[in-house]
Amino acid sequence: MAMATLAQHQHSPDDTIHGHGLRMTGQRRAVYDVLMGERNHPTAVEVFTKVRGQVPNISLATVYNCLETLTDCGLVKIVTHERGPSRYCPNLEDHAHFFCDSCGEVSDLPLRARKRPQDVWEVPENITISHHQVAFRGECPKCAKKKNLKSEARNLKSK
Amino acid sequence: MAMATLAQHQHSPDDTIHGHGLRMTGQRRAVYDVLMGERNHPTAVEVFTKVRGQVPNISLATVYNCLETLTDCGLVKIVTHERGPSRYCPNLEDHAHFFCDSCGEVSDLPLRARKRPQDVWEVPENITISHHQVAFRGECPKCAKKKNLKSEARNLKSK
DNA sequence: AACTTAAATAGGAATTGTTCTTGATAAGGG
DNA sequence: CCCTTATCAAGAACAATTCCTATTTAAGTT
Ligand SMILES: [Mn+2]
Ligand SMILES: [Mn+2]
Ligand SMILES: [Zn+2]
Ligand SMILES: [Zn+2]
Repeated sequence: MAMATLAQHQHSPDDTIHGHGLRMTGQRRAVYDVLMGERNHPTAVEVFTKVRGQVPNISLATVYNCLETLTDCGLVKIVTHERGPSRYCPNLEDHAHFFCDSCGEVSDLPLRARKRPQDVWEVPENITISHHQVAFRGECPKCAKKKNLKSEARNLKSK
Repeated sequence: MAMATLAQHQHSPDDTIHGHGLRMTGQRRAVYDVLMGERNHPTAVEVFTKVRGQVPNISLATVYNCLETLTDCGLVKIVTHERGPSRYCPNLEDHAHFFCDSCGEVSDLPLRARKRPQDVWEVPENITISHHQVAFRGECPKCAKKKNLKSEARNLKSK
């Protein structure tokens, strides 16, 4: 597993991959394009299904390999949540994730300017933080609206 | 999966379990005691190994069942980190976790008074948050010290 | 105390998501 | 074009967890 470097300052994903002594193959490009296209935080299997449209006989293991390579090169981030399958995110900014419990949607929550997680949790100053991972769970606006409509309908009927 | 209720205000774990229409069996008590004893965030297998001292022929599936029951009753929390095995925590206060990359130690980081995660990440006000999960990774003080001693020794030798 | 009924357990099989292995294929530099 | 090495497809293996089922246990009820 190679160290992830500052990919966002390179000019192209190709350069970034080359910078790691690796090649930008058709499979890697296709996987990367799927992630850049759909910014839904797809799982490996979802990427696999989508990418088959471009590279019809790519294997699932190759999709996993490509995702690992892209992650190691710092072009995408892996997102884990509870015991669900890993998801992949091409947003390289520092951000947290929101997971809707009712529809499963995953979305990005940007870090506020000049704020650090350490402002909220007591981190002893003799420990060194290299990463943080933050997940919120709840109900997205779409699902909340849907639920409201349902309860309105129920009220009408009961009258 | 039953809804977790406010276990910390009950008087005993037995009451809490009874409150959910369940029984405090020998296996459940033993699992709970292991968690309360070692506050290291053990995995299911680690709990299994420890609890066998008390209940010699408990099965791993039962340990999983007990852990799930205790979690559902709100007596313990499940802690996931990347793709590692789930760990279990009897600290019911709102807290984050720190994972040492070099020794694997897991420790609790309390929420600061009057702070909320929403202060650090932009959460659209039309989304409802029910839970948050926060993990920090880095190097613990013990490991940092160990590393320093090593590099000192190296310097001495190279002179 | 015996009877009844439902909950809980042990043990093993099954499932899920991911990683590993291996032989074949494809790139890129000389 | 050839050589070397990276990459790939396919399927086996793996780790963690969940599911299944026959048996045991506990709580209530006579
Ligand atoms: Mn994201
Ligand atoms: Mn904890
Ligand atoms: Zn939703
Ligand atoms: Zn450490």
